[in-house]
Amino acid sequence: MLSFTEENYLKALLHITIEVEHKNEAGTNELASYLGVKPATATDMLKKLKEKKLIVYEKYGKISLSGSGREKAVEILRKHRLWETFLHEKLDFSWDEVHEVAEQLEHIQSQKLVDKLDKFLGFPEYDPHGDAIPNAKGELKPSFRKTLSEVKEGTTCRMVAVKDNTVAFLKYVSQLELGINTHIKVIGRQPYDGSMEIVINSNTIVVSQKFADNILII
Amino acid sequence: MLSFTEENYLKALLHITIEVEHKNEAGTNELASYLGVKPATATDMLKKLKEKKLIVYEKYGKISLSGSGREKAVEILRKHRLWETFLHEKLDFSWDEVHEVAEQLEHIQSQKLVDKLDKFLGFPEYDPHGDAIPNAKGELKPSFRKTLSEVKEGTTCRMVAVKDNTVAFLKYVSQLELGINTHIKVIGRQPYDGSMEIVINSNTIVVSQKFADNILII
DNA sequence: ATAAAAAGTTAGGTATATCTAACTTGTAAA
DNA sequence: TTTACAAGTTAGATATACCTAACTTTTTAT
Repeated sequence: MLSFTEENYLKALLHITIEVEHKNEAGTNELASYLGVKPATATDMLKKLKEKKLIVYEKYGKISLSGSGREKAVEILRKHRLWETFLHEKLDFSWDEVHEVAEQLEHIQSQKLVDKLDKFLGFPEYDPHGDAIPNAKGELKPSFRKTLSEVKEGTTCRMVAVKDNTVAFLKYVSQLELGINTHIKVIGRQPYDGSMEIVINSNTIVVSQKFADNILII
Repeated sequence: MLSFTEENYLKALLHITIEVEHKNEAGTNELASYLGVKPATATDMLKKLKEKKLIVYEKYGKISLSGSGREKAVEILRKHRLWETFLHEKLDFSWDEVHEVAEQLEHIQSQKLVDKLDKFLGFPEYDPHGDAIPNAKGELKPSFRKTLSEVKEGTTCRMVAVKDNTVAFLKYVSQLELGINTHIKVIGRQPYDGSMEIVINSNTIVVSQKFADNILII
């Protein structure tokens, strides 16, 4: 049985090594800063996770998840996304509120609970952020997605997910009345800083490149 | 913010001092044995809870909840019973399975979650064990209930709750196909050991006094 | 009334997860 | 290619929650 904290380290490693970029390895400082702890703290935990064969790691080297470590991490991701779906669809939580509660719920230990929750929700494939939910076998649909930044001028696309889960970002998105399946038309792009003029719900607005980088579309 | 463990101590105190018997105080050994820890461990925690003004307690004396301690404990009890109701009614958990998962879920910190869950369940007044659920104001319906042991011979009553939440007891209850609202007719009582002959679903069976003491009826 | 038993506390130790400060290793730039 | 900085580790400390063993206080029974 993994502790709450061990689970968070595995989830962070999955996020850094696979979700963010497909580089498949992470550094100690990078991991520590992602989790909001000091590098010394992360080093201690890395020794423990290596001992339990959940990660592949040598002193002063890069970190990657082992087979079993990845399995555990995917299971936690599955629980996180199922709970987010529950909170949004059944309890009417808004899009930007689900994340922090799901951070707690994902650590509840009960295989039966996960399976029954999945069934109750109708075996959803995507969570309220549009991210794929790993199925009971731990299979995670690779989502070959483009960001809003990559869309050609004059084209209309449809938002399917966000890459950033910070409260600040999600609030901004809500404020713009932007949600899953919202249609976005790209009017123009400023070559100087990559900012974009777009149309959402008949309103023309300008967003920064940083913002557009975090909106996933189809 | 209270820790997981502090919450469990408060909940245990509420259970011992109010739920089990209305004696309103508990001893260190009694509390420790209820929680499955050593008395020395309980003493440490009692000092901490006293420091936080959650309990009324003097060295070598009896323990009781303070006003704010009781409030916190009732809030945890409310969460526990709402989650049990959710697990039983929405996820089809059987009666004897809900308790241990609810033990984990009751510690999730989110006022919004509790309120929305309550609403989603239709503001239930009783949990799957028939125990009253405290409302949002922390009001707990006093349930003036009798146990099966107190029922006169020849009388038919209706089961509304159980007093014992152990897995062994709940499994036995399930096995007998006894549930909330099951009608029970008392045929006879053995003066020697208090064992009772009863009729459930047209089957005549004999149960011990210990068993009958833990079946609450109306 | 006192001695034995029960109840409760203290002291000192362990494991987890965190920190700071000092040290070591790796890498990139002059 | 050497040196300086970034990255990473170690050592020692703290807080929580638990333990055992020894001690103290309270209660009970003779």
